[in-house]
Amino acid sequence: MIEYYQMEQLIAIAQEGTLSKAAQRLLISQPALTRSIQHLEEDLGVVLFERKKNKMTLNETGKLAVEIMEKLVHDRDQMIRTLQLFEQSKFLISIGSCAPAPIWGLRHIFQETAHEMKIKDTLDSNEENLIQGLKNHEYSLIVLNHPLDKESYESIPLFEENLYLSVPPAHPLAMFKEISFDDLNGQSVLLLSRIGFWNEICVKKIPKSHLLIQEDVQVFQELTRASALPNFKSSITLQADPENENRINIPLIDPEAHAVYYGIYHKKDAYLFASLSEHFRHLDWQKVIQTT
Amino acid sequence: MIEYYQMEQLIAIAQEGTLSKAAQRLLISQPALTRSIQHLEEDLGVVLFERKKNKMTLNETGKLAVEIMEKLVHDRDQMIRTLQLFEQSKFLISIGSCAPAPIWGLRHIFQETAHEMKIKDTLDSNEENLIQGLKNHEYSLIVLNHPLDKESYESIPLFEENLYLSVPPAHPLAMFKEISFDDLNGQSVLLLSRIGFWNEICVKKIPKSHLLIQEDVQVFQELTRASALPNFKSSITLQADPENENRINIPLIDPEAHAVYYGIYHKKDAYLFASLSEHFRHLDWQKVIQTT
DNA sequence: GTCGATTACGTATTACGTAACAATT
DNA sequence: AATTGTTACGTAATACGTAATCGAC
Repeated sequence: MIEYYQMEQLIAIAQEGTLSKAAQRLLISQPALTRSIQHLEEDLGVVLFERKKNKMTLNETGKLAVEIMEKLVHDRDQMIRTLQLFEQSKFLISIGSCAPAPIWGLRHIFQETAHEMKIKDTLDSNEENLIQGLKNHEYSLIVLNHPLDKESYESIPLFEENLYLSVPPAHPLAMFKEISFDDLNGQSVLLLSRIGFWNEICVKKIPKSHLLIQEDVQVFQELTRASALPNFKSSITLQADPENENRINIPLIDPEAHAVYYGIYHKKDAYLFASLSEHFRHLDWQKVIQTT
Repeated sequence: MIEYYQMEQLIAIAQEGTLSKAAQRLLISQPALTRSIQHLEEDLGVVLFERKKNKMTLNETGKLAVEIMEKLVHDRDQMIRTLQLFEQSKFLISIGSCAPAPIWGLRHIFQETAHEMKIKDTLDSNEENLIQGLKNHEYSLIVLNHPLDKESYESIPLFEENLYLSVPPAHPLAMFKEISFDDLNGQSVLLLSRIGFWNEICVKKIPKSHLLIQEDVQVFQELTRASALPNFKSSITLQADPENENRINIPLIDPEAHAVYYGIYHKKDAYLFASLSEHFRHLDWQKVIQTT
């Protein structure tokens, strides 16, 4: 029967162009490869090469075979990773999130309720990556800003986050009770990096603005005090801040400035995560953010 | 590295429940299986079983592994079939069609233009089957009643077919110039079997009618002459019939009674099929149907 | 006692290596 | 002369078989 090593050999030949070079890469001899491929053709019941005296080239069937086999080999490697990650998930809670706030909250909760588990987190604004990562057990839990309606997963709401614009009292927008992205489109805005999907919201909603992206939180906070530039805050980070007389926080009314986070996990992991919703209800964000 | 035979062994254990029974089925000894599975666990770097002194049971990782491996093994078998069918397609034109008329036409055309090729045809009203069959090269050409918009396939229109109701002159509906399915819903109608998707159209559009399905064409034709029952004809079959004074053919106006057939094939097979459109334009259906 | 699993050790299959050869560049 | 692929035959890795042991029902 056909085995993976034969497929890998065929793929190597396709990539290297000749038997000899493929044999070198595979660390076997040319004659060994010759016979191995002959067996493969016998087992498949199909001719894969056009053989001239001194030259072998893949025929149409061979090209198709290589194409399919590359996928099969990839699938096997994917399986191995998946199984290893799945076993890891017994000791490690791996969180993938579209935004930073859920990570802060989840770390805080797990450190209290599952302190025997290690915790790892990844911020990724690409939703497809997160979903794929959940599927192959790279993540045991992902957080998106919407539920995921799939048979094998469960989605539970965690908490919500609303965006505010923070400006000095003298700023022209400071008099408004609420504003929209349009009102500040074009103005320079201070922005923290590593804020997940919020970044893409900003790029999309205030495309004319110059986003002064800051890597360092300390620098960012310094700049918000020292400059008259507007910056974004959220309902979460506001809870941690002491009342700041020098800044006025104005809620953004656009629906994009409002996020409800959902924890999404494999149904069989419900015993680990189903109570998260409840935990978030009693969460003291000030305490959470002080420890980040 | 992990090979298919190891996966097949694990799957056998999962199905049989014990090592011993699995070993019997695999025609190897228990000790051989024991070590093989141990190697598999080593290679994967993962524990698949919970081992009690006298009992082995799959743990969660093991169950997941079996699930994935079943798919991988299936994919390999699928590949083998696909390659064999692909090689066959060099000698055999395999047609899958949603209706019989395109098969008649295609056979006729290929017998003239590609008489060195064998021809095989399958009537299947399940569109997904046809598309799947095209994908895995079970069919070199499929015929649907709509084009298929996919990157790797090409769709070309072949011809159209319209449905008529055939009734004796004394029939209450005989006076109409055109009718709709609704007009005859509830009446008994003679119907040939093996008419592909037309059958499903009838079931859907005249659900209250009693469909008197006939397997045999001779019997069907006899009944259309001997009885006063209405029956369906199509623009294609009408071209083959001699003028029949005893039946009046009324076109159906519903869009469902109108079909445009599309030939769909892998782009790389264009050299075989791209001229079909042109061939159908000059096709003498009377001749075609006489030879069926 | 039977059945299921593991370990130890010998056997056999088969993938691989070496050598020799033919053909193309 | 150098490179590519095939055939013939010997070698070695490894999957498998046999025998023996342990525990559970």
